[in-house]
Amino acid sequence: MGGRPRYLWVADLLRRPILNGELEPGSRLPSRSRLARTYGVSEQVSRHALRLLVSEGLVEAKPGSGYYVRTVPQIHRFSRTDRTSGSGVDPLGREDLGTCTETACGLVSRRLGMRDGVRVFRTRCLGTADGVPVALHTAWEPAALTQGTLRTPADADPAASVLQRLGAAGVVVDRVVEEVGVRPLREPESSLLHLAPGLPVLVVERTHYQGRRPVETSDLVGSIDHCRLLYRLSLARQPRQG
Amino acid sequence: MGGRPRYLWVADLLRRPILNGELEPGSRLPSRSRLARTYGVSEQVSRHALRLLVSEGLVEAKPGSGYYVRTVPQIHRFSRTDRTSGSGVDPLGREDLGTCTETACGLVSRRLGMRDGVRVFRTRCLGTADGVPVALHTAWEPAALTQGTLRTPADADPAASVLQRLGAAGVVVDRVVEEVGVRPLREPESSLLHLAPGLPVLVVERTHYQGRRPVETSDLVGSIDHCRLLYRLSLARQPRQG
DNA sequence: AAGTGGTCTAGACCACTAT
DNA sequence: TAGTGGTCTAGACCACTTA
Repeated sequence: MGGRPRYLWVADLLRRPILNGELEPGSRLPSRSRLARTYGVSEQVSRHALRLLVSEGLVEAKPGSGYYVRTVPQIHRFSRTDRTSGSGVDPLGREDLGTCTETACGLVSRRLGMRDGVRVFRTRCLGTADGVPVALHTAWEPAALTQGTLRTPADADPAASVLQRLGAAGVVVDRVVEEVGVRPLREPESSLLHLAPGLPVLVVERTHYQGRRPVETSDLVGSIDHCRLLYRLSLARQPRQG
Repeated sequence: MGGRPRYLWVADLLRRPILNGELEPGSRLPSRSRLARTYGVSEQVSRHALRLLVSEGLVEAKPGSGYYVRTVPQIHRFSRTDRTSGSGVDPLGREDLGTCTETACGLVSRRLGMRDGVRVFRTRCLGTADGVPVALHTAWEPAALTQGTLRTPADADPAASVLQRLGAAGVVVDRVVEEVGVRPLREPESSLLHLAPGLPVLVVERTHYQGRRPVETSDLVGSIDHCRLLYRLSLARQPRQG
């Protein structure tokens, strides 16, 4: 077995017609045992090949039923511009998960430029498409900013954007910094999103600033199959940097 | 075996000390057979658990040697602002892979707002960190824009930004649109990046505009372990949208 | 009732690493 | 040379879907 692993060979044979469109999305692939018979390999090999295609996002396993060519999911674009900053899960249906107060720890307090132990509001909401959760937005802001007003995340109109709400509280947000990356899904996110822990997810760490002062920060965790980020930027004239 | 799969149990037992930092990065985990003996499971179960940790990015397998707690990789932030637009692999070392001409097809011609068959320059370069490739940048622009001048991607100073080069050719870029997503790595990218095909990668589809006309478009494909995108946006006053 | 995917056992050989 | 990870075989049971 010094050559190319056989499970890769089987996977190739299946991948080609999928990518070429010869196998329609939704159609069923040969079963584990059928593949083993037709290609003269063990069931473990065909299983390995099918799992690989699943991990590549081309195939979906339905226990008790079979392996199916994956239906191309609806893709949702989260729009970002230099004029607006949305409420977190903008192009999707929203399911509010409520606001609580907690004491800022480690990363959150650092992102808010505060020391540990300061009280913050934590607001969570789920972005849904056809009732299925595809993104989770968790936002933190110092409680001191709006406490006692009707502009706290808990009191204000949940449909309003952060910018509107904070603006009404006298906090003018003029800068946004977003850091985009990918990491494995963790608990408790995985429970809320109904996705397997360990699955890679798109993460946007966003911080809103008033001048140099951070006033709100949030994490957007989104399924890589459903979520895209769309940044539309107007460039200042005479750019100098390379 | 109706309960929780055993390989998940074994994986949990290993994951905890890794995330807690009790197992230093670089330290070796018990081998497949050793795990099987100590936890009273078959070797396939311990193997499954270890593969899971590898897929989660926590553990690295060195064939013939063992499984090791992964060293936290150096993270590179690709800086994006509303004032500049970099040359593709900015914070990294660059290895130019040359420019060729081809006829625009399907997606590329659509992104450039042209019909199929138009001639374009395709320029590729590799972003490297410590000599290891971590990002691949592929850019397309209509050949007609700069052909015959010294401002083609092949002739101009490769260290210059797209904005500088096109600006010198009389094409003033004033807008950028970037779409960020994650997808499995494909050939020939996987060969160039020395990463396994199927591995999820961060993808930025960037298009530069002069007014409404697209003048250059590119794909940045980056390892999710090494690459982050950093968007710093100044907000216009009086935002209206939610 | 038959078929399916998920999981599991108990073996095995190869190429490679460490000693 | 012993140990290791990658791959492979030939079985097996369970919960589930399909018919």
